[in-house]
Amino acid sequence: MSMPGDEGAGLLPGVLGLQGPLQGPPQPLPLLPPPLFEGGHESDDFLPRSRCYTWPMQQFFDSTSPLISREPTVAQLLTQPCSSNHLPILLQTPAKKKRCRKKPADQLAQKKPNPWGEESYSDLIAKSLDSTPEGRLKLNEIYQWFSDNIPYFRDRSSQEEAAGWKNSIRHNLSLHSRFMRIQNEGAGKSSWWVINPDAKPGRNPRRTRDRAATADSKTIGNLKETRRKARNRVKDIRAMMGGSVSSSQVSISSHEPLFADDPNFPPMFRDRANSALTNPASRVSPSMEGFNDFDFPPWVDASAPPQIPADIVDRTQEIRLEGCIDANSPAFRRTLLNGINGEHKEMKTAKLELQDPPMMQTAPPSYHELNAVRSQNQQMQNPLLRNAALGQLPKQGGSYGFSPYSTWNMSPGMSLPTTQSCASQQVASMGSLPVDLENLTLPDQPLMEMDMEAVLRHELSQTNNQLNFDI
Amino acid sequence: MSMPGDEGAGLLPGVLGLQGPLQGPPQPLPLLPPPLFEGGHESDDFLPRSRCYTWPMQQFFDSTSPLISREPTVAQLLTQPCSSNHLPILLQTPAKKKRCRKKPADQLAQKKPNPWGEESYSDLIAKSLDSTPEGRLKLNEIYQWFSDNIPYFRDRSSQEEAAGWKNSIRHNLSLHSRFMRIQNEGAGKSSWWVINPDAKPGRNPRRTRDRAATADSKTIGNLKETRRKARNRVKDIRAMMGGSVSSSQVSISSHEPLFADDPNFPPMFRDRANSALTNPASRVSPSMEGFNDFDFPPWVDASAPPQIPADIVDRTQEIRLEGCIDANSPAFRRTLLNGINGEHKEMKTAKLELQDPPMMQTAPPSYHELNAVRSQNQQMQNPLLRNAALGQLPKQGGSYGFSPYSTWNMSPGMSLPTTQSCASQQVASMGSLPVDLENLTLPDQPLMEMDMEAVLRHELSQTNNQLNFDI
DNA sequence: ACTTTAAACATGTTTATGGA
DNA sequence: TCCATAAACATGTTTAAAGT
Ligand SMILES: [Mg+2]
Ligand SMILES: [Mg+2]
Repeated sequence: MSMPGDEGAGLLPGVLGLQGPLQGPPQPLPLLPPPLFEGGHESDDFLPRSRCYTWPMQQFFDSTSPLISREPTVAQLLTQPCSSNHLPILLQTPAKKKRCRKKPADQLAQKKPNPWGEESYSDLIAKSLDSTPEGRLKLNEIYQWFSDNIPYFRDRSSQEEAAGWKNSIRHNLSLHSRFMRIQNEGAGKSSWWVINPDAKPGRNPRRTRDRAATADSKTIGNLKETRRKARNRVKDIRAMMGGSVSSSQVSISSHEPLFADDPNFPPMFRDRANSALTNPASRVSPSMEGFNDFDFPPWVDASAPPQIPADIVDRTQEIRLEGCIDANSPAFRRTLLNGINGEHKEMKTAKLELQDPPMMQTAPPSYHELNAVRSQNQQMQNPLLRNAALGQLPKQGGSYGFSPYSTWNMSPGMSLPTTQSCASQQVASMGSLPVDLENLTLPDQPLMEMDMEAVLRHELSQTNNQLNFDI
Repeated sequence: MSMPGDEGAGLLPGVLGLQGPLQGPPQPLPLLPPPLFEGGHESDDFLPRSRCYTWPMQQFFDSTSPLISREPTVAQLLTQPCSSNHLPILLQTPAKKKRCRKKPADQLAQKKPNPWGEESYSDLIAKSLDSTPEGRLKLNEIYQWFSDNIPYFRDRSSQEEAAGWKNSIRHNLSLHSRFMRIQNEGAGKSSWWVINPDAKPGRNPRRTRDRAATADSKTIGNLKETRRKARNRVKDIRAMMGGSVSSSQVSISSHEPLFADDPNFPPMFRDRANSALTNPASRVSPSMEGFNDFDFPPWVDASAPPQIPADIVDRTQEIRLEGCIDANSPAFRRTLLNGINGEHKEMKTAKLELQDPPMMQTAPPSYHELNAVRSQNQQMQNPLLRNAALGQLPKQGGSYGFSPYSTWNMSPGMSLPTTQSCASQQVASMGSLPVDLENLTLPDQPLMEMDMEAVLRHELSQTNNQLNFDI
């Protein structure tokens, strides 16, 4: 019988379909175990399987319970509630696994860096993704690929034994910009993992703590070359995706303000190490690594004003909005102070009476009101707006200028007829319609106020009343 | 000092920005605790905070360790590794909380259904979302709103005390179709939660286990009315989102094949209760509830052939592809048997030699090859294709017909000039470009093979060389 | 540097149970 | 039938320690 979460340990591949893991995160209990209420402990008719598929956790204990010195017995501990109204104290020391990790001599002798062979987790994951027609797998499918294809993991497929290498897989997926996550279309489905076509080919080193990944002009100059390579990978991915993914559609961006290491960043926020305030700028995320390889829009060059530090350009397409904030503006400082979780502090000015029907509430500030506050900053923060303001683009009828974005990801080396990224984005949406490919991601900031009809009308007028696509 | 994961318990709102929780999932350790290695247990200079923020878990114990009857002391237990190569045995009985949940007399006297007042979690979450200008919050921000606005939760903001109500919040978000999740744009950011404009207004009852939520023709006939209401909500959401979300863009769809309760579903898969095989069809997901309120495309009516059961139409836009499969086709059965996690069983025919460079691998079946297998089924499975095949649409140059989708979400009551959903989808993508709104979700099935350029060219030709948008 | 491994934690989905 | 609550679990992100 298949247990929930069972990864099909050691089963023949052909049989796996019948009892392999279910889709996505939820693994339902196939046969509901009898409730474990009355007797507690274990009963003969039901042997609960072991749980804790991720990692052991420490327990809460009521602080009124006997202290450690009393040496309570197991039975006493078992009757402890795991949670109570009292402040918990930590009784249990973390159970550290295998402190010594020296390699066995035989493995060293064979020159295998790992017990399963030459390849790193990262390589194997990439291999698993490449091995599929769509170039994408869900986490569980990656697990399965490991079990199916690599004897070392096949032999360690039990719940308990697999916890470690599954953890490593998740770790690698998250850590390396080489991989990126694409939300699956429906509720209850776990994400797709794909190769990030914009990541630097080869090893993507994890960010070293104090190295500022600043791109100098030479780095930017090198991009023409790296861009060519990346584009080939984009093409491959796109072919595997059936045209549904382009490098501009699935970009990883940082969740950082991206100023932490930048000299233009306000000093009061720059000193990460000494900042006890857990403001968003005081963190460094490894996930922003490996993004010096995407296509730069034409307005990016080494002589860009300090509002667009090359540092940011080097890392992420997040530059689109969040990366192009004037760090000296009050609005930016307010955002920083509020932090991500304080984004909506404004709403607190309209404190709610719980019994009020929703219509009676003080209306929250409208999008337009909020936007008005930000507008004059946005004008210069966003490169698109900034260029428009500088007169590099025709402005008409409230349009902020669209053309720069249509060439954002323009790829002369693409194999397909026309490759304007903006158009490709449309197509992805439209092509996806028949299969319910409709969820979009949203940025932290509200979308800019635009007369999109005018914008697109303008765009159409610039493109011979016809949009072209790089499908 | 702010602890990671600290939700800002009981702090004044104005101060919260400085020490509130950070964005998204990762709560970094602000000051790294000294390593807890050598001594084990607790040292005077470092009092580790309590963990286990979600729920207590059971522990692994080495089966070679002393049995329960020996009554090991705490010290003995603490030195047990949490995981080992041996099969674990369950030592600890699950710690059940509060088996008796009778309401206190005072609360009953006040007629308050909950200690905090009248409203359910669901209502409060909706209120929190409505209270923001964008109509969306991240999980952590919802937590914060509860702490900030409701005394009951403010008084229970400690890690330990908050675990329960935070769990309930997550539970409600996931369970009720009233809420839906939208992926945030960057790696490392948690999702946005928004009100689902397509959900039935008012209570969305959780699905009762054995009730088939079949929509009869009367239900479908009622849709004109409910649709009107939904549209107003869509408009509100859209305004709050700054035009970035429309009902067609953010739809929840089920992760089920959606045939489990349908009489047309093959019997061998329909008996959910008795099916010990954990195939995807043997599950029922509550997340598909509450979807009888979206806009039907014009080709949907009560006389639809059995390939499109009204049951499905009632529930989700997943009908787009996955819901319109011919359940009797071999392809569908194969899909079912493989399950979601067996989707790529084909790749196993090209078993990998670990040391082979990727180029040496047997090439996986191309998208086109895979698609060829599915194509003749897709023709009738997908309503779009089916209509095209039936001659209801002009076919030209490989186009499968696009117009049906442009009227899919057509909304005569919309306040803005033109409201073709397809166009709105485009605009959302294009409008999102300046703020890196680029990630798309992907369906389980590969996208259909289409000459999108021809399709859109056709579409443009049908719309006076101009696309209109409902921003 | 780079990887593996362990770990802590957040986020998200689902099931179970009991009270109203 | 609805809800609150507890729980188990999957998925995803990040930090840390140890080995190469
Ligand atoms: Mg990654
Ligand atoms: Mg939901």
